[in-house]
Parts: sequence; C-alpha cells; structure tokens
Amino acid sequence: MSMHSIPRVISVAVVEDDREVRQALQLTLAARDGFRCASTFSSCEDALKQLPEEPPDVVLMDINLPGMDGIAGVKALKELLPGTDFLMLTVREEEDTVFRALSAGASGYILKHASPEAILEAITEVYEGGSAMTPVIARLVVRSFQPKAAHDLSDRELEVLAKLCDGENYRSIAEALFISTNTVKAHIKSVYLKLHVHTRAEAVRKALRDRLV
Amino acid sequence: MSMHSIPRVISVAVVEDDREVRQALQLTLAARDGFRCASTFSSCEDALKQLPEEPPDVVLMDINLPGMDGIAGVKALKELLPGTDFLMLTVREEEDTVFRALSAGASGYILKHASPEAILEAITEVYEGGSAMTPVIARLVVRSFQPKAAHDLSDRELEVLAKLCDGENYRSIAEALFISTNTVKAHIKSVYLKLHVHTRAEAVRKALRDRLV
DNA sequence: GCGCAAATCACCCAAATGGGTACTAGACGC
DNA sequence: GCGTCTAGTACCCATTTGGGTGATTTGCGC
Repeated sequence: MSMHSIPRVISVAVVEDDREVRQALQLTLAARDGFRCASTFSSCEDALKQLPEEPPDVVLMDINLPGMDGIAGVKALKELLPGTDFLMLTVREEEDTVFRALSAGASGYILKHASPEAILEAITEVYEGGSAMTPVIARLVVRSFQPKAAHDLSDRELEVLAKLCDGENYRSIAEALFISTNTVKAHIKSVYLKLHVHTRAEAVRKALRDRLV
Repeated sequence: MSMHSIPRVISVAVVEDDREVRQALQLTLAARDGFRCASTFSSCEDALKQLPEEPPDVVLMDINLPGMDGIAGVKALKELLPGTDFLMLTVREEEDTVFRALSAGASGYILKHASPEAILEAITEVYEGGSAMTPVIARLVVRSFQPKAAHDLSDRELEVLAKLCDGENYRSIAEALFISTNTVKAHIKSVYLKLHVHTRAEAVRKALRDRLV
C-alpha cells in the first residue's frame, strides 16, 4: 500500500491467443490513465521468452491457450518473475480449474467478458496486494475451508484423530488423554473403520482434506 | 440463480452489539427496495433463541461480540439454519480470524465501515450463491492455496512423498516407481531429514499443509 | 429394565516402519 | 580430473502399527 502511494502507471502484459480479445484489452489499457500495456503475446511460450527482460506489474493470462495452457504458463512465469502478479482471464468458472490456477500462483480469477471497468479495477486490486475474483469463484474458494462431510466420529475419536495428525504415537496419545495404549488402539481402529482407511497416512490425509480437525 | 429469478425481497437479520451501527444497518436495509431487515440482535445468545423461528436469508454478523463471539455464533446458528448465509462484519482483516470464520461456515467477510451500497451488494452476492470479501481478504485466502516454502526436495523425493500421502507402503511405492524398497526407504529418509519430521503422519501433514503435493 | 453404543482395557501376532551404516554409478560444476 | 549430489541398492534391528478377538462399565433411549 505505502509502497504504491506515489501515483504511477501499472504496466500490464497480456497473454491471449484470440487476436480480437487481445487487441481489445490492449486498447482498453492504452486508453486509460494509470495503465500501460507493456506487451502482448499469443502464447505462453512467447511470453516466457520475452517477459523476463522487462517484468510487468501484472499479467492478464488466458487459460485456454494452444500449446502450454495458462495454468502451466503461470507456474513457469512465476518462477522467473516472482514480483509479478497474475490475473487469470477465463470464460468458465470451473472448480477444478480455479483451484489449479490458484495453486499455480494466480492472484485472481475473473471473467473474460467482464466490463473494461471491472477488468481495470481487478488489475488495480491485484497490483495493490489484494486479489480479485467473481463472487461465484469466491464461494468455491470459501467452501473449500468448510468441513466436507459429517463422518459421525465421536468426540473422543476426533480427539485421537487430531493427535494422530500431529504425528504422535500410541503411547504419547495415551499419556495425553490419560488412557491406556490399548484404548488408543481401539479408538484408532474405530476411526479407520468409519473413515474407510487402513493406515495412519490415509487417516491424516482424509482428516486434513475434509477438515475434520 | 434460476432459483431467485423471480424478483423478491431478501430478508436480513443483524447481530451487532453497537446500538448505533445496528440501527444504521437496519435503516439502510429498510430504505432499500429488495431488502428487509427481519430482525436485529445485540448478542448471539439472543439470535440463537429467536432466529430459528423465522430463518432469514442472510445474517450480518459482527465478530467482536460480548459473550459468544461472531465465529462461535455462526457455527452454532449454521447448525440450526442450514439454508441461511452468514456475512461477517468486521473492523480488522486479520488472517487467523478470517480463516476461523470461514471454517465456521461464513460465506463472506467484509468491513463494517464499508459504504451502504457495498454492504447491500455483498448481501445480494451472498444471497445469489456467491461470496463477498475485500480484495485483501481474498488475497489471504488465495495465498493459502499456494505452496508455502521451497523445501528443496528433489523430483524423485516429491514423487515418493506424494505416494506416501496416498497411504501406499514401501512395497507398492517401489513397484510403482520401478525401484527397490530399499531405495524407497532411502528417499523417505531423505524426505524426513529435509522436512524435519520423523514419521509418516508428520510428513503427510506437512506435505498437505504446505501444499508440496 | 433391556438393548445398544461409546469408552475403556487386554493379549496375540504378522507386517510395516524408521534409524543406522555402507556401497556403486551417473551427472554436473569448476 | 576431483569433489559433490542424486539416485539406486543392500542389510540389520528395535519399535510401531494394524488387525483379530474378547471383555467390562457407563449412559442414553424406548
């Protein structure tokens, strides 16, 4: 925030294979004070070659691209341009794609046919250290924080499972809960039964993924 | 979306201990077509008693409340009103609080001193199945999807770690990678060393938490 | 009061795990 | 060419884990 308190121009690069869309974005950026379209590319491969020479502040990245797609592109470019933020431009709001893009290092995820105003606002938000996304995508993301299912584990079982996730062994769990190791075993067996797993590792993964702990 | 295609009034409840703020919200809602302030409460305890009788569409929930705080309030109310969405109202954008609120079941997280327009827009977005949050909070959330640190595991080690997370044992990992179980052990030992863990469970937790896989 | 589930404990045993040590072959940098 | 790194291999051994079986107590619902 304070970093950007002196008004300056946000330099933006565009990676988009559709020539029409690419030029429309370029024009939108050129027409507006405070923005500069530093470069445009029709493929990630081109962007990878040229962008490192003059890193922009923000990259608008299409997802569906011939050759290397936008997600792989972000992953590769982010390595070379750690200070640059990436804003995904897409036509559909698919759960799987959203999460893969965010995991790859995208800072935002907006729709291609949003208004120029909305796109410029998203660029500004990202540049200022925030993140931009549609409400629908935000809900997908928010939902991923919420418990997935009720696995009807008893309170005691949840307690044991939590310690299992901490990497504690039978003996230390037993000591912490003031019960015998045999009882710990019994609870763990019950947990495995209810979660349909057979090993510690699977139980830990399920507990973390489904946010049971 | 189609569910709400017939224009109707969104009924909103407010839980906020500050009388001024509470009344301001009430007035904002009353003054606008399409919104209705169904009820207001100064504590979660009160809301828990009365809300189940007539569930609103959206609840605006303050976080800092005397007695039961807004996060515990959401968790409790969400059980009773599964169809209702909760929008947290807060003054600060603290990472820990944000994640706890979302885990508790909140659908959005906005600033108390946002404009009436922005608050009404957030309510609408949440009502329509989306989610509302400030760009700063969105970035916190997005960041949680990205790898936390470079633990300099080799490619092979990452491969082994991934299978470890799947709950596979030495033998099946060895078979999958066409190497001996001894080599698998060697890789795993190296992984444990680099991640500073000593057991499978800890390794799985670290891998999932830090998004190494 | 009966039944049932949860929580507690016990014993056996095969398999898996984690730690220690030691060696070889290829790749890469300098 | 020498050192270092990663990958791959091997063996030993104590500890841990997971599965099977069975038992007691407590509390809750009907």
